[in-house]
Amino acid sequence: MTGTPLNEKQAEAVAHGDGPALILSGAGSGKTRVITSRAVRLISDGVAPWSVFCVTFTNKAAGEMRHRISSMLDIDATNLWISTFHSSCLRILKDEYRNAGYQSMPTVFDAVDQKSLVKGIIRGMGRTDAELPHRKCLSVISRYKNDMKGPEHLASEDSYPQAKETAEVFQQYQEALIKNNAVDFDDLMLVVIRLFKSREDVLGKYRERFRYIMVDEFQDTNMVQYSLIRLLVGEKKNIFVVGDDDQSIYRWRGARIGNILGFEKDFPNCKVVKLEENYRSTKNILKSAYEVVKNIHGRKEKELWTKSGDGSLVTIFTGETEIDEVEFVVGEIIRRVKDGGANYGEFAVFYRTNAQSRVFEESLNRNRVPYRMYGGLKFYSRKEIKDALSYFRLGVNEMDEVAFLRAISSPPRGIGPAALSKLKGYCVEKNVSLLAACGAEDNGIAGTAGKKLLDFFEIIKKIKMNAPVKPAGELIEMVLEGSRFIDYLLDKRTAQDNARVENLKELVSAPHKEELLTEFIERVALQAEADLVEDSGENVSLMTLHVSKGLEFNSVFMVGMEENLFPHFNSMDSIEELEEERRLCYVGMTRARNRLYMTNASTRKMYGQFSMNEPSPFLTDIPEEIIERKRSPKKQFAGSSSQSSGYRSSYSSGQGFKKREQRSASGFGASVGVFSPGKEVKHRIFGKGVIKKCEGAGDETKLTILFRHAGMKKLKSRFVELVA
DNA sequence: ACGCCCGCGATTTTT
DNA sequence: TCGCGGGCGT
Repeated sequence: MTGTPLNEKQAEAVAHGDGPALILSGAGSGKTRVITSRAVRLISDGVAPWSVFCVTFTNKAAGEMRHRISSMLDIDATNLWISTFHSSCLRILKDEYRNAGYQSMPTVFDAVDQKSLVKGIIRGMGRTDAELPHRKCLSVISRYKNDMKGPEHLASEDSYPQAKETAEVFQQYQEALIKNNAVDFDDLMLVVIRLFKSREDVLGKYRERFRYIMVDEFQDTNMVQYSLIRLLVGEKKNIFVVGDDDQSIYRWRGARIGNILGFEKDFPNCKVVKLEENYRSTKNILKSAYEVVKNIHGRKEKELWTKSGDGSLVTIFTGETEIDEVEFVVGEIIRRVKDGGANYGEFAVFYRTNAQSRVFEESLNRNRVPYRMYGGLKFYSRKEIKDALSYFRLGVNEMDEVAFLRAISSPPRGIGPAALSKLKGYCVEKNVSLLAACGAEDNGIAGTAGKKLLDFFEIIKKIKMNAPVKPAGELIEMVLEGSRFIDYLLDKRTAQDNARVENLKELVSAPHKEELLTEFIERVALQAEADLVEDSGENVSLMTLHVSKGLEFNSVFMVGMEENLFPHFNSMDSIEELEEERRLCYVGMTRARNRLYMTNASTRKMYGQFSMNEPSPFLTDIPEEIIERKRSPKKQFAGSSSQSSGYRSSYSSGQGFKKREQRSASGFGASVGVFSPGKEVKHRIFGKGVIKKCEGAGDETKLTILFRHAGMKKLKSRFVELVA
């Protein structure tokens, strides 16, 4: 594709000069090419390479862009500012931490570190995790940060019963971060924004530097990211954003689709270019995908077209159970490899939830089909890696108490709560770090424990001294060998521990040549991407729909196309969430080049219970004439309704199934009695079930009910009756 | 400090 | 159903 000339629209986008531009780029329309070509064009026209700033969301996207630009231009691409929002901010912070109020460069805390911090705070408040779940706290905190709100906003939120307490956690959490000389991912950007807002001179410097700003995947930006960009853009308004509102699937983690929908209002004279020519899929695939999203409220109208042919029909397979579904998918893959000369690497299976992957893994294993699952536990989140890294983190930032507590107890060295609380007391009294307390002779800890603390102190001191001179790889090797870290695992000799030793060996080789420890630690903090193994090679790819964004495969299977599963039952409360599910469906469909299969099962076991699910309403939107229907060979459909064949109905985008649910339940008045988890209820259609969760109050109480036959549903309480 | 057992809960994930 | 986390016992 690099060789072919740009199409007219692409060329128009690439040619855009100064001023704001909004490039609405549909799936597979060549947006990366547009961004990279424009960067190259600007630089060829005499713009200094370092004044072009390209922001992306993932390291992978940034790497790809850098690679393409450097191969098109004969310059050293390391000079270019092409990076993720987070690493750009980290880079700025490295230069400006003093101006931002830090005495030394802070450490970046990941989700695991955040968790330890918050758990400690909750414990310190005398609450248990059941009363004040740390997960909930962290998600609320992150949401508030993404909206640029602090604890004081949260405290006054009266619709949320635990607002006060959570605000207290939030407050203490921020204080703890400062005390640890750390920032979390959200802070990384907030700190830079705060700096820019408070120091006009600093902001001016960066505004002067970044004359042209390009933002990739603009539909995924949150409020913080958009604010940051707007600050940097300043009066020049040389902002070029590329995105597709139809592929906005991260609302739940703070992305504001309004940023792209309202862009033209924010930048009135903005140039708008729509890239609608698709280079990936067949006509039938594009047509069916379009039908799924075309009625979404407020979307920017665009319809992908292609010069390629109609291609195959979209296959919709209905199995009786999830076993039928798996057998169909795996059978079809094997058949096409055997008879059709296809390669396993051409196939991908997308599911809505990770739990669905298991049956596919099992079947692929049984059938000796090579596969690769994307999005597992990240390398740098593994316990042994976090443990080992905590030594080095401590060597680089001795205020990092989270790292200290980890390092001091792995391998176990007999330092228990008693010694720790003594140490803490000493720290408070003398106003020194925990690490320094370990090395102090008067810390009040005698005997073996005192000796162990001193040994530990020496290890970290060694790291600290060598960090500025010795390459990270050598240093890591030296420390791992010098400590009993690996021996400890080797002694245990379980398979898991052996795997851990292997992981640690991998850690030794992880740093780049000559990379220093601080650089390595920072890189790793922002490198959530578990394995950089790109090529699906000879493997069938398994992943969630979210992970599939940005990828493409010759043949795509979207499995579990059922009401309650996709759209997921947790997303059925609001039009916004439902529409996001719809876009997610669109994202999945548009990954396919030639063949698209969508499958569902009438019955499936979920959470150990059987549940019956209607086909996903998204399937209803696909025109019958481009569908090829298949079903499991055995008996006929055992569904409850007459919709088993030709279940197209008149409703299109939006909330059709919810209507059905409400319709079917009408006739029940408001139920009396108290709803609470564990109680048995009856529904006119779904039958008997047990309440799993209650949210809200009164008539509007939302109940999550596990029905004996119909599976998990979310309903308003007025539609069900308590069973005596 | 480790291991076992019980109870609960259960999308989606990058940085 | 199953996996995780917390609490408790050794």
